[in-house]
Amino acid sequence: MKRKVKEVADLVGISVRTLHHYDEIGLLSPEESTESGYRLYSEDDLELLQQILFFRELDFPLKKIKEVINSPSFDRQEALRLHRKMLLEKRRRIEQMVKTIDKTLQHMKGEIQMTDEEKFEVFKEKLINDNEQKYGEEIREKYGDDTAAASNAKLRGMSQEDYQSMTNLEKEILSLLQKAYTTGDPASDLAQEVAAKHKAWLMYSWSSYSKEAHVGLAEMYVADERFAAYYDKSVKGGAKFLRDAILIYLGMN
Amino acid sequence: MKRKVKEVADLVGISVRTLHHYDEIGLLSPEESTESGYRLYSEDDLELLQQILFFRELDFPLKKIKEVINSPSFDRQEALRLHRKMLLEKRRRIEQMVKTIDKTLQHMKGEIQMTDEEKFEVFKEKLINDNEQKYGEEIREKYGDDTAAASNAKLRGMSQEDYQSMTNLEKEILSLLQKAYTTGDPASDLAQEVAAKHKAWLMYSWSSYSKEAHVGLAEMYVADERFAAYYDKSVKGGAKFLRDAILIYLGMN
DNA sequence: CATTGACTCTAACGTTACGTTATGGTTTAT
DNA sequence: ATAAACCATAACGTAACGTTAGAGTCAATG
Repeated sequence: MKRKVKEVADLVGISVRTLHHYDEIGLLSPEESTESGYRLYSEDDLELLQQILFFRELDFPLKKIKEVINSPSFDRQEALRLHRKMLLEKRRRIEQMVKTIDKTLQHMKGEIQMTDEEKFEVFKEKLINDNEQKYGEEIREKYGDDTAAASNAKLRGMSQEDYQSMTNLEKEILSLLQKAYTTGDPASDLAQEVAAKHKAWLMYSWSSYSKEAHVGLAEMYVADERFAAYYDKSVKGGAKFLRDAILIYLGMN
Repeated sequence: MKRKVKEVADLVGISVRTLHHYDEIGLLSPEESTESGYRLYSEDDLELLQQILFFRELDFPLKKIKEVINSPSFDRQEALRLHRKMLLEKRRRIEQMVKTIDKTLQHMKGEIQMTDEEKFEVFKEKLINDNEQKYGEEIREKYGDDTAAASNAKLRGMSQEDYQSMTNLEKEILSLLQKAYTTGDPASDLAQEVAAKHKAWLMYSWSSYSKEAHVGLAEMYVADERFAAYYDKSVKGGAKFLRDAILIYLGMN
């Protein structure tokens, strides 16, 4: 019972073109053909095809398959073992690539965090300006003209170590804020600790400290969506909670 | 400090052709070139090349690299994650292939074992012949002319079930032989059990049984290296031990 | 019986990322 | 000035088919 290309192709799930190709390169040439040139595959041809497809499944190049198929003397076991080795090598390389990608992604996240921090730095600059705009007069009245400028300068001129301490403190505040928030009470010890540390954190960048400025900043945290987002990132509603805690801490509620 | 192709190629460890190729497909066209048409790569070109090679290391197709490189808006992270996924899929497929190869190798070993058994079948055939040659006259004297031929016929005509029982018994004998051998005594109960089962095993293929033939076979186990190898495979010295056990069992020592 | 739809054939270009000549001009050291 | 080293473009080769394209074949249907 001889079969034509399509039948064979459908039978084993490959394309007609593939059969043509195998014929072209002499890998599998059907024993017989009709007078009109149609390829006719015998059962034996099918068996051979199965063999071929088996090795193909294993990613053997057709040339190798041809060798393996054509000479039974060819050591199939050795060929398989060799191929296996090759595959393991490939796998190793892929794993290496995945590792590299993971590292890169980590790195990129890191850079994005850096970028976020840089953005926040910009916020802080802006904060100083805003601060000045809103409370500038007041500050100037109380502490003289240079204070506002000094604040700015202090932040810019901060040493690397101080900067480190400051950012660490910043992290601590965010983490504490989370815990404090679970108490639900801005007057709780934890919340008050956060407010205190927030003051300490401010001292790093502010040349002078005033309750009014602190409150103003706290209000800004809620009003300015960028700051709100920053604190809400840690806890939803964190900005408001922090403001309330600060208000209580400063006795201005 | 502009560099010419070879210099760049050597610098980053790729071929000149590769640089030509990247120029051809518009992946990396040096900013400048001499009036005589020599490509001149700037530092910026080198940086770009590094990027390209990074993605190439990860098996990104050049087309993708071009996309990633040319539009910074293109989400590198997403591209990497996607690629990572692809690599994992590749790895999965490779692992599947390795598994298949392992199974196949197992199978092939199995077939070789089968082949070994078939070989042993041939041995048995030969055994019958040998048996006849050595003890033929004797057997013929005692049991008539047809006995030898009948033995042969019986083996060949054995039912599938009988054959199964026989080979199972064969395995049991080999396993028992191991245990018995540890006693070191061919007269031990265990060794005698082996001898008894060996007799039973013989009955499967022999049309008639005689002590003499059994002894003759036992001697052949030691004398014929092929049989010796077969029994020694299970225990070193197994052939001799089995013979001694049989001799004792038959009371012919 | 002719038409139609389903198949079949050969031929040839396209794909990927360069390697490998081949042919000829340019630069540089001797 | 000449050779060695380097540069350029052009074009074929590789692996395993996919994809038209043009044309012939076969079986069933109107």
